[in-house]
Amino acid sequence: MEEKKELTEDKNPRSLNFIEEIIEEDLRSNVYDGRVHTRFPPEPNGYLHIGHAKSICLNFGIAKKYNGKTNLRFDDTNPVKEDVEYVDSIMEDVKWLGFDWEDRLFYASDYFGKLYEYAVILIKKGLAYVCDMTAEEISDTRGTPTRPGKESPYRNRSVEENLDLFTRMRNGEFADGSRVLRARIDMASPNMQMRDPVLYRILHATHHRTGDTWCIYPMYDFAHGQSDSLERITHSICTLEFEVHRPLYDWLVREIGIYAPKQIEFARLNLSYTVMSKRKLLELVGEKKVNGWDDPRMPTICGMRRRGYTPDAIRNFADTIGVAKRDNVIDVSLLEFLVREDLNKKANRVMAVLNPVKVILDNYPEDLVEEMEAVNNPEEESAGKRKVAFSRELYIEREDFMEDPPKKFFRLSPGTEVRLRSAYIIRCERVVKDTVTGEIAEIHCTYDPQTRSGMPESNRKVKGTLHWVSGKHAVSAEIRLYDRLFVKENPDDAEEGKDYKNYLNPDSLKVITGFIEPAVRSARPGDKFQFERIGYFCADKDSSGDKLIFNRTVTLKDSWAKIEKNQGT
RNA sequence: UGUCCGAUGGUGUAAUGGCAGCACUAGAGAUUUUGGUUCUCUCGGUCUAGGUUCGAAUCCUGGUCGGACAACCA
Repeated sequence: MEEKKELTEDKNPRSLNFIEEIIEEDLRSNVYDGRVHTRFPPEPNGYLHIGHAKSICLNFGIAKKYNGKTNLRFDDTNPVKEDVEYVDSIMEDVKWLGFDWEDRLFYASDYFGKLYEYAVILIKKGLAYVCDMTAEEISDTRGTPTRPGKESPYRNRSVEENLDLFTRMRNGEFADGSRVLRARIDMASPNMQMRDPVLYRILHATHHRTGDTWCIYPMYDFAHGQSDSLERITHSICTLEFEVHRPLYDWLVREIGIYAPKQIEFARLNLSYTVMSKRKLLELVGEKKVNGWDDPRMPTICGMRRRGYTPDAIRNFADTIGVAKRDNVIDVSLLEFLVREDLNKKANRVMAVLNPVKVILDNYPEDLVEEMEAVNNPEEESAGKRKVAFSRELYIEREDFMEDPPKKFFRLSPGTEVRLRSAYIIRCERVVKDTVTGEIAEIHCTYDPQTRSGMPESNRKVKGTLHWVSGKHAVSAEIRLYDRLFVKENPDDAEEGKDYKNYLNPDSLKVITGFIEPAVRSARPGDKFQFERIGYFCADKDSSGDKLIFNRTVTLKDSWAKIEKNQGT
């Protein structure tokens, strides 16, 4: 057995993903002097989401693995969409995930001067020209994927005229949209990206960093590769939709005559039961389907942070899903599994009753209060122990009592015994119902004084263990029960006449008031707990000593729920 | 009627011409003062048709299916 296991491990010590394979090959052939230098290049026009987290982990992870470096670069070439608000949130999120760009923070806008010079080089080589057509005319003459485009009537302007026009574009002599600089490549190329792509457009807009210095701005294609080049990036890792841009990327650095990084594309992340496109997330926020970008139901990094997901869990997630080129939809239960796995080791246990019903111990002295000793985390001895007050009147979960229980119900019912966690074994003697509603108002029980936790008699076998809080000691708190935002596994593939918003989960948030043991009174925003037998919870950013607020991060696995469902109750 | 990319259990990902493995999910059991955790087991896969080869998930050819590309967005 043992030998066989070792054999398999030897055979496949650690398998590489396709990007690592490319890098190791480049390292062997020494193309980049043995360097590995990546970059994470977001446009500061929105908040980062879990898909960006995959890219961040990939870029920083690969650099770390091969002793390289990673730059953070803001791809800020479109002033009308971008803002410093996003710059700040992106830096916060990258740091929170646990990555450090050290002193390598860059902006594409830092290179506007250099990029302008590159454009001039291209013009002088006869490889770029100023085009006076309107956006519509350019679009009309581009052709289709199956039909070649038509050459612009301005395509054969002299170098001198192009130089003069481009200078005047820069000097602000022309109105927005009146002219562009285009590459002069091939209007009949089977690759649409090569049909004389626009390199510069006129935009009399104030840039969040360069102010009004420029009124022409480079397009993505003219900025990205050259920025990579200027930063001596070795491997420029991006998502699949840029695959068809690679010939242009390579053409530009080659014709300008500068250092050439290697672009590698991978499949972007899709997660089940959510949407990931910036446009849709923006819509959810704008139409108040959620309460902002950091709503705990959002797949944004700030949303997950507020929900109580940990950086470790998200990094493990990125490692576990791997990286490849085929389209994929990752099951969100994998993410939830990794969050539980991490929190199981880290979160202290606490007892909270979310749907209370009163239990009265008839044989327990009226004014007695005992301090029960409870383990903070059975998975982590160093987490220590705490005292929990116990008294005659308690609350337990309403779901933990049934008058007429089905088979396999191990909880409290008339005449049966259960253990109260870290306290006594109790027996249900009778119930008192509300005379009007018929709902159970009080469960009267007796406790067995010999079964206090730790005493020899406490080892007696009882089927169920319930969590509880002491009526006069518990603190109340607002509890926000979050669930999946969508009811459909892939909200993007909507039926005819519908869109993703038709599949919003109406029960994705329930707000209730719960009773929690007093230990949580000092909880600070972000503090994480396991509410025993219920789930993991995190103090919300708006939580305070005066008003405690807890967000449900994820439920515990619940095998009783499955049994119950199968019994058809 | 183009170019490029892709196709391995329900999901994701390995196997680099030599025993199709791992994780999640689902199911069964053991342990348990959380119906949690932990442990054990089970179900389940190479898109298709040919070819090369002693041997093909892997190489070749055809087909099928899916995705990207026609912003002065990134």
